[in-house]
Amino acid sequence: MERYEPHDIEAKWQRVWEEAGAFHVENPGYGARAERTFYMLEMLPYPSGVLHMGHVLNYTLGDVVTHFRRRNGYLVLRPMGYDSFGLPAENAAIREGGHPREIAEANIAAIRRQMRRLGWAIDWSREVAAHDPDYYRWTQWLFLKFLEEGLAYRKEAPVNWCPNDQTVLANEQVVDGRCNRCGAEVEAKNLEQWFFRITAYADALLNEYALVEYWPERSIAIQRNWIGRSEGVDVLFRIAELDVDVPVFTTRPDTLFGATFFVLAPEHELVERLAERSEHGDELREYVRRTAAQRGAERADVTREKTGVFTGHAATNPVNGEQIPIWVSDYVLMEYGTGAIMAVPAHDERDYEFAEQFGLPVRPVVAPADGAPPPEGAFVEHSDGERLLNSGDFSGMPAPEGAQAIVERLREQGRAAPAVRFRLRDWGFSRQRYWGCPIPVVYCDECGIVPVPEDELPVLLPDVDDYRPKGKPPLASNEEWVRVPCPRCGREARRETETMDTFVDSAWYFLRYCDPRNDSAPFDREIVDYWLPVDQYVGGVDHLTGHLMYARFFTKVLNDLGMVGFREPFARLFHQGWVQFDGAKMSKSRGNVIGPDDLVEQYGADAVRLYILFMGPADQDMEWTETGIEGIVRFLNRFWRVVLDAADGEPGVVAGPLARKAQETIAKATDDIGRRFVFNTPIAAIMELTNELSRRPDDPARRFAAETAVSLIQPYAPHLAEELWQRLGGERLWEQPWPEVDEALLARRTFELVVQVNGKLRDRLEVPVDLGEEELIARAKASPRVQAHLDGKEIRRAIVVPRKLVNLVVG
RNA sequence: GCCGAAGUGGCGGAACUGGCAGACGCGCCGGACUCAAAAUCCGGUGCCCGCGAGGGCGUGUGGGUUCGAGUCCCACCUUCGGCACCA
Repeated sequence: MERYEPHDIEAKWQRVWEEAGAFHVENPGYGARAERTFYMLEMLPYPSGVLHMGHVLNYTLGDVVTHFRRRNGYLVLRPMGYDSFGLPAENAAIREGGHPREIAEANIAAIRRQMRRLGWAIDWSREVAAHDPDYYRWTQWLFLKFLEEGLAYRKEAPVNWCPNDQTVLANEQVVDGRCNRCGAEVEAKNLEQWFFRITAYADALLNEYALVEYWPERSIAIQRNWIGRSEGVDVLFRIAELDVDVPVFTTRPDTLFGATFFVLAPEHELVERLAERSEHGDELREYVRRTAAQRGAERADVTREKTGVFTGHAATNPVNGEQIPIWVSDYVLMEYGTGAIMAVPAHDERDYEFAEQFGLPVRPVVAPADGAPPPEGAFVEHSDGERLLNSGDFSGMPAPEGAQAIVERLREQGRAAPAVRFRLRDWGFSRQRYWGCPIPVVYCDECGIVPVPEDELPVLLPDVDDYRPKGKPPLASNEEWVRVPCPRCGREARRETETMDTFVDSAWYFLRYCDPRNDSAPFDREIVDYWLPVDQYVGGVDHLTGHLMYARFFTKVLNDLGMVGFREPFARLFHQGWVQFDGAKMSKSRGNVIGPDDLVEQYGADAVRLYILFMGPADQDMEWTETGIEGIVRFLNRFWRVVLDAADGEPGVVAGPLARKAQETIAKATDDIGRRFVFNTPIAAIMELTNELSRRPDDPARRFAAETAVSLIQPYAPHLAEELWQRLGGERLWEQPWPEVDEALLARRTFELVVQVNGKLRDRLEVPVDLGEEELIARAKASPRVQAHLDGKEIRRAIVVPRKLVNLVVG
């Protein structure tokens, strides 16, 4: 018998698939025929280097689903692309010389080669890359739509500034006050920035989960928490000194009578005005300066002692006319609510801590239920039976009713209004970097911000001499490019020199895949409506608050613009676990990256594919070890021999124990992949079938069992499966129907009855399936092994679980 | 601090709706083949007692529900992940 030679086989079949266009799909109107479509999407790779085992897990998993769905009669769209703008290529260019484009494209070429070598069933005709002008032309086009709709705007805002990368970071790129790419401490800086008004869609992002088919609960919970919707009221406090009413947001109007001081964020516009009229003016200004400098890391540290300065002024509490002191402290955030709070130390831990620090009064206004004494510190629990106290007319009322009544009275006076606040902030997407999509606007002294006309897109990214930002964007150094006539008035104007966050590129790539060569629009609505929503999206859980939110936001906007016919882009979501090495997530910066190349070289692609999925459940983190891959190689060799040995069996014989085992395997694999979305256990099931087949070399159904095993292993080891299928006389296994369970063959005449005495296993009996309860009990009692445990004792009860077990309860 | 996930042999893991704990694989032990080794094949492998038949114990800990709990409930311990002054 010929030996199993993975390299020869894999090269052969990859050529065959390529020539047959096996995984190419056409859009409707161009030859599409299936009624059932399935859009299988995995998050596109960031080409900062070559693929590692984490990618291999991600894409192999998607590949199994692709083959499985194809063979179950779906027309499967399974495209691939590259998130090729962004810092790694730019930083590499700075570090090692060369152009970021050359670096990105070299990486793409390497990744493409790896992907082809692993035999993934990708429709290569739909490949896109974010840095390709044919792609970013439409990124720019979409930006202009958002600008037109007032969903893209500029504002000055404090930003996270990474002094090392010389760039602005999004909140999710700051981890513990440090840059998530280079680890440098993040500083505060005020800059004019571009923002997408994602907060206008906060409620839609929150409410429309109902439209998704299946997202893990935990993923929805993380996004909910990120959006952070809270309902409350805005209450006006008067500052007589300045003759202004200052709104504060509170979710606890029942505690208004407990407000003993008032706090402004250091960035609040009133602080300077108060300072002007205060004997503490210098102290206040000094405090504002200091806190501004220590935004980011230090300010985010919750455990540090609270700081603040008294302004010397007072605000009037509208519920009781009380004058309460106004303080300035950085524990109040300008970015949330109104940047001012009423402080109720008796019922808020942060306010309590501040009051302790500065010796401010604490006045309880909510009594715990059943007269229990108030706890140490702030009383923040919510439980039934709480009543108001020290609250004027409202004292004695149950807290919820009290809150309502207080709000009602303030509303009548025009001093309160219901309000909803979100933790979610607008998405700052401009970057002072070179290697990104240029923002297609021009600044004109006369006309202001002028969009570049659509027919002049794309605004091509020009070459520059130096990619280092040095405080201003690299593009600003190319004066020839920057100077441009204003599209509106023709006078000399200047181009925008900032580029877009790469999350913009990836907020719509899944739409472009559907219609990747369209040169008159980003995509055709009919075509995207045909394929989307994505039936199965697979990617890391780390993208929940970034990419996934942005992609959902884009989709909703495009829906409102009539460009797509759906509100949610991803119907089903799955997060693969991390493949770790040395106890940490693989990443280039950690230097713990294990790639597939050596393994593929040594053992072949099929072995690597099978191994990464056999290591454990795909949604759990796994520690990379190679100790088991030999076992998989052993299995594949054995599989090869056992199947070819069985080739001489009679085709079409589908009865007997081996045939039933094959049926059970079909049922298991189909359910696991199709319904449960688990990928390790089908491999175990196929191993069992293979073991059974080798143990029964003379079984009449051996040929059927072999064919079934080959067919079932095809999504995992498509090259091996195709070769064996051919040797068994078949062709084009990749388009053969997935095996179906024959229920009649699965049916059994007998089953193994488990007999327990007092819940403990005592015997197993092979009995006919059609016995009644009485008969089952009788058989159980008759067993000698059972008798030994009955010991003449009275049987008080007998539990019968049909087709499973009998449990005899003795006294 | 808050939210979430998870704890099963020497190891990765299986056991889906409460019903045979440890499938499958790694590793290890023994045997066959071989001058020998590799490869391959066969058998064994949770722990304890027993020559054996067999018995007892066993899914992080302690309780509970149930004829029956890895699975359900309560309390706790540990590990990992996310958020973190959001009023």
